[in-house]
Amino acid sequence: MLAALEANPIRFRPVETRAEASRTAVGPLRNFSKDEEIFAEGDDTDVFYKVVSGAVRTYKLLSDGRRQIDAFHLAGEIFGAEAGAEHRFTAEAIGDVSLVCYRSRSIDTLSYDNPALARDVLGATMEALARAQEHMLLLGRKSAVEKVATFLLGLAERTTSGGAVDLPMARIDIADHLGLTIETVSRSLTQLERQGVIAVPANRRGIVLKDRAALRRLRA
Amino acid sequence: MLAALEANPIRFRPVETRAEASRTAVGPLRNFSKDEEIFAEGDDTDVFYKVVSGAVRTYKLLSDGRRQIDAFHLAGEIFGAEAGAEHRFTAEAIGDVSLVCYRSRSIDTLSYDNPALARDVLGATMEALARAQEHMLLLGRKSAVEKVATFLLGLAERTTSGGAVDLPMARIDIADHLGLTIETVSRSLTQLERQGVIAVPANRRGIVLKDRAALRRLRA
DNA sequence: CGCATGATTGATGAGGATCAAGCAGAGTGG
DNA sequence: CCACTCTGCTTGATCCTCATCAATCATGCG
Repeated sequence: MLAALEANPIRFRPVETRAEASRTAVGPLRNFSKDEEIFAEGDDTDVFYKVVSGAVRTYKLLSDGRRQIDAFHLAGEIFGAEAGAEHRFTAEAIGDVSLVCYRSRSIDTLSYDNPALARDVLGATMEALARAQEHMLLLGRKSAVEKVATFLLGLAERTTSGGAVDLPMARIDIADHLGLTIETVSRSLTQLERQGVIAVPANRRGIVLKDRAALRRLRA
Repeated sequence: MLAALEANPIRFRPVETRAEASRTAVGPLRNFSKDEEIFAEGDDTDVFYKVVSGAVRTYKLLSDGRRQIDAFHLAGEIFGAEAGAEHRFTAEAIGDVSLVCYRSRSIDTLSYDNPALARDVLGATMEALARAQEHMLLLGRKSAVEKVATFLLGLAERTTSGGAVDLPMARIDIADHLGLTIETVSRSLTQLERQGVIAVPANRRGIVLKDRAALRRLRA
């Protein structure tokens, strides 16, 4: 699906500004460290990205600081390709992250210039839209436990892991993704653990899915 | 933006089944009456649509009947163009509706076949994604009154009306779009009316925006 | 070890859901 | 033209889920 993107990363440019000093650019890769901003709402959409390793969050803010994380982007996933001239959300590294970046052309010319890339961007955009629609159902109509169960299963499917799912993001990120508070996320996890559906290791940074069938039932 | 679509409507096919008898197809147009299903979740994505007149709702259901309307589609807007082989949501006519339909090809071939159409579909998809992201912020993080204020302003902008905004959809549709109940939608409208920000005519099927600045402030 | 940070747990409260009437407009039929 | 009814909307009373406020606990780090 995304093969064409491999052929078109933008050329490496030397690091110049202080703000970029922490990024180690190797070839076309750019590295970001924990909580570093990749782009902000309002920035030019001159570049979009594919995650090589690590995880990225994209979010929007209300004026009073309320935050909605619309998606987490894991290895292999594209983000930042948008219709307008300005990004409509902010992207930050969740931990240390490596990205490939692509020069983003106007969609008016892209289709003629490079149909293979256009196809990949269209595919990625449609995939993102499908996820967004699924997530609206979650945000608008699911209970707290249903939200958390859905989130865990979705993450497990995307990382194709066995029983153990890595949680690269903090509770506050999960909360702001699911439209909850950290306390409610924590209580929901505790409840699932007490029901024997999951297990949470001591460092709290992962989840073991003990009973996927039960989780699927709880997902609604 | 959508000019290329005009060039590619699918050919008219005679109405055949009883289920389709109520539709009067004139040239490439298809007409649907109130609450009629246009396509269902799981149907083949062989055709997508543009609204000529009327309004369409697209939604998803949970197994127990909870519904989330992900979008309303008004005149001029495209819906039903998706990545997979099956529609991921259901589309219904809100009132009487006229649609143009387009044969939907695989996105793999679309980019090469017809770059202009590919560009339009990509543009429409990115636009839908941007709206979905904005809507996730609403669903996850806004209060009831903020949701209703945002909805009214958004509708007013899209229909480029003066003070009066037509509400083609019922309260239950608004509720299922905003992640609320009809009662809460009604109470929020009443509250806005008491504050002098809007007025609701006797037939309840429209809204007069009396004070847009106040609405914008309430939108958060 | 002591501190900082993030997670969990507990107590309380508020916003919105639910349950239950009541109301008004638009049709319908007499 | 006027009851009568149906449907959708509004309003009121109560309940419940989740937010908020407040400790407490655990982990990791200097």
